[in-house]
Amino acid sequence: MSSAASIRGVSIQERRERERAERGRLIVDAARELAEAEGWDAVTTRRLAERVEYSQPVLYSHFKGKDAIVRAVAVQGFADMTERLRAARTAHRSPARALRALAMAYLDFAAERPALYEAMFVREVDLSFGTAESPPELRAAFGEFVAAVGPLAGDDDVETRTEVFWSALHGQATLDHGRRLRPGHRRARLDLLLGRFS
Amino acid sequence: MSSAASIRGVSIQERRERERAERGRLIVDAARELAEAEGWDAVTTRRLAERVEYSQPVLYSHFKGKDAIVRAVAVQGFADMTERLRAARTAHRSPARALRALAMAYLDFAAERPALYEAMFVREVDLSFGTAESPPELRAAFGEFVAAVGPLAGDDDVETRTEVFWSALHGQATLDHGRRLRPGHRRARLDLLLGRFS
DNA sequence: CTCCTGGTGCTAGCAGTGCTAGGTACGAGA
DNA sequence: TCTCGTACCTAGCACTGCTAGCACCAGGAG
Repeated sequence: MSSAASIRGVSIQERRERERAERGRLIVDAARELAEAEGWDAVTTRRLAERVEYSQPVLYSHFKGKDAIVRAVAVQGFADMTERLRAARTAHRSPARALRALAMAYLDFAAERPALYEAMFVREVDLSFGTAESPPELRAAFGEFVAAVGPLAGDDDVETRTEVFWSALHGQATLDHGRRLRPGHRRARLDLLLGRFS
Repeated sequence: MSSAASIRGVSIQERRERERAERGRLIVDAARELAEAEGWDAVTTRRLAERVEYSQPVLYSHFKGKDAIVRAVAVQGFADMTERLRAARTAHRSPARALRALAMAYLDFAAERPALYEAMFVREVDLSFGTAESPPELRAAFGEFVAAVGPLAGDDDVETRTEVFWSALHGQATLDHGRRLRPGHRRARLDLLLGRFS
């Protein structure tokens, strides 16, 4: 193999790699958009393939299966959510206000993007959390919670308190979305919870 | 139609009605047992039919579709859970102890029967809650929560406080089951929550 | 006792699901 | 220009929830 050919070969390889990665992102984006538009039931491999303008089996050269695609959407969602949580939290100096802002951002995220939230927290994707091998996106999101809860933890163990606070928000988000709570009282519920944790 | 024939006709009708109802219960029980043994993914109409020893279309003469079966399982679960909550709550005179007992019973129920809990609270069954036309089983379960939270509500609106407390427990139950929380800290989380709501 | 009839439950099938095997056709390298 | 590897598509499998249409048998009429 000549040097020039070798170089060109590598660059071609790289270009292909780039295009592949690009197509992978396209698939994940299409899955997320389809889920947000019509719910996860509408996300079938066939519709997904049609959307990215490739045949169905191409999906399986990028992801091991449909679950892996949902998982990728979820991880992307964590990165997205972490940004919003951080922005909300760091916009206030008072710990109580910061906590409130973070909580509101969290509930808003869940309410505005229910399908994404479902992929992240409700669906049975094996994204274990507490362990060390959790994807960094998950730990970063949890870190935002720790940073907001910590300053107000008092004598409580910070991590436990964070888990409890986060669980309380998660419960409100999911039960509200499932119409299990009285509509129109979201603000009151959040206020009451913050009153107990500030 | 002679009087005797009429009477016998009615009784035959009644016997058939009884047998039908019995078979309906059999289907719901089979669905619940199968889900608890192998998860809801394993509950297919074919396996269900095989289990009750009838052909598949028979299910559709009892329930409008698979969702209706899951819904029936959920309603049965609410009745079951309500009993356990009531037993736990009424076993203690002190409001704080009663609330603790109810909360523990709730979390235990969710942990011991995750499939049933999933049908009741996680799956997208359109069992609206807050409205008037909610099945009485749902309102009874919520009533147990109100009865336990009420005496400790202080200045808070009882219903709002109940929703917040229940949501917090629900969040812990689901996130714990989904491995999103550190294992082995269930008791600590419950204690911390109760400390904030007693 | 015999015939008819209505309803119950069956077999077979449809459209759609996730996923895979096989072949084709095109572009890179000699 | 020819060959070869690989990237992709068509076709198909086993399964899902659900439905149409037929067979059979219990119950009532004569």
